[in-house]
Amino acid sequence: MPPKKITHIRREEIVQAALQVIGEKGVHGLTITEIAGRAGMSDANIYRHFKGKQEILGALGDFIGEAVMGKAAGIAAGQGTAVEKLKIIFLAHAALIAANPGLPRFMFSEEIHLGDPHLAKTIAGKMAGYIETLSNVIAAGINDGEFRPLSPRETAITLLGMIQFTALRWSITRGAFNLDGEAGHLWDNFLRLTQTSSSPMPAETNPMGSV
Amino acid sequence: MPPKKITHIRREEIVQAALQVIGEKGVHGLTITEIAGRAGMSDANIYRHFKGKQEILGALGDFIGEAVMGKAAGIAAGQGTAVEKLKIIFLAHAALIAANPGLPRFMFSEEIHLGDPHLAKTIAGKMAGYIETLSNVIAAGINDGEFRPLSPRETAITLLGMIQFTALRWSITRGAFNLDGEAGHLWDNFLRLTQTSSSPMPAETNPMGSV
DNA sequence: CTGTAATGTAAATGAGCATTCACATTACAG
DNA sequence: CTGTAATGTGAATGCTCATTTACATTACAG
Repeated sequence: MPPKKITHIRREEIVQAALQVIGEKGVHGLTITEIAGRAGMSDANIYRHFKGKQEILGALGDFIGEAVMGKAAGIAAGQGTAVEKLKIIFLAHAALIAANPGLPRFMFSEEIHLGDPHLAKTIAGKMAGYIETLSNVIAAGINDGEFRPLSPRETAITLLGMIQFTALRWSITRGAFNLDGEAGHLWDNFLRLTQTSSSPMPAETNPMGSV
Repeated sequence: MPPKKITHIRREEIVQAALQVIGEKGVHGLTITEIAGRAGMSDANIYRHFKGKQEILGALGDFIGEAVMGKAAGIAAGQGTAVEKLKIIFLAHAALIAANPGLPRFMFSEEIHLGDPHLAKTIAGKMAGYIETLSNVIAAGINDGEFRPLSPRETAITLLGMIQFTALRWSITRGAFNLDGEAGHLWDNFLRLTQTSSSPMPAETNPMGSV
């Protein structure tokens, strides 16, 4: 009865539907029925385009990897100072999470890490690449005198930890605070931590009570 | 047939068994059968001591809250400089995670955050208290001139992010690196970031390839 | 001793979910 | 047009898992 679509299109629709479902109900709540409903098709039709749920998760991993890590790598390879690049990467990542809550839910999901070992390894590799990208930018910034002398790798991990922990609190509190704003405060403080010239401490920033 | 035990003992055994199961199989792999097997009893007997799985998760949340946040609060209230306290809290937290992989798995689990709203709120509250505790220590350190002028709250979040992200990478890679050692490197770098007097940069530290 | 409340178990029960099956319908090559 | 490969669907199928039920056994108060 319904019109047909070629599998290339259907795969994209399914992956995007899955990302949305994860954003709302978590990877735990990601069922074939949910995906199918969101994508506007029957459960069985999912299997015309994917071998199974695992393959959907794999495709989603690739998509997210490109959206987050790929984008960061592009920015890192482009023009600008190290501080500028890092800021763009950091804030863009936060904005991407704010627009797609399913993104951190997927990346940090137990089902992913403890499920299919191949997928877990792929994700771990992407994460390692991300750390590497940031480390290189930071190392360049240290060379140029933009940053104080730091360990690039540890500093990169610190930066990613800020994002992840904030995404987590945002997720737990079900969006009780403004993620972009919070990311801005964290970035300002990070700059004060890392930059060569010490600057005066601005007014206290706590726009969200607690948590 | 088997000897009996009073419910007070049984509840502890069940909670500890649950923590172990989560450490090995994640919250996703936490089934009543797994808990019962680990605790050496039948599935049905679990229900003599807990109303259901949710109540076990609640008890586990209380236990973990006491083990991590409670301990940190005790250290914060004790003797020593701000730097000393923070270091002890940070490294003790890492050591606790290394000994109990189920701990971060539980805290960061989707099932917890998206499951029972009451439990989610409890966990969020404990996390907010933890941030508050660290913020106060950092603020005191700033006052005493131990730390540069920073935003205490954002710095506390940065510190917790370091722990969480490291725990995550450790979890994904299934313990591929030494968690305590990694925590040590991160702490050293954090000190360099925050302390008043700038110190020389030690040799590069990357004991684990990548990820 | 004795009875009874607490503790323990094996075997249902019932719900949710991934996957498969048997059978349409569409679109397009020829 | 026509046949056929790709898409599409509702209805099984079979598995896992939380929870309940019906029936022992233990420990202890009296």
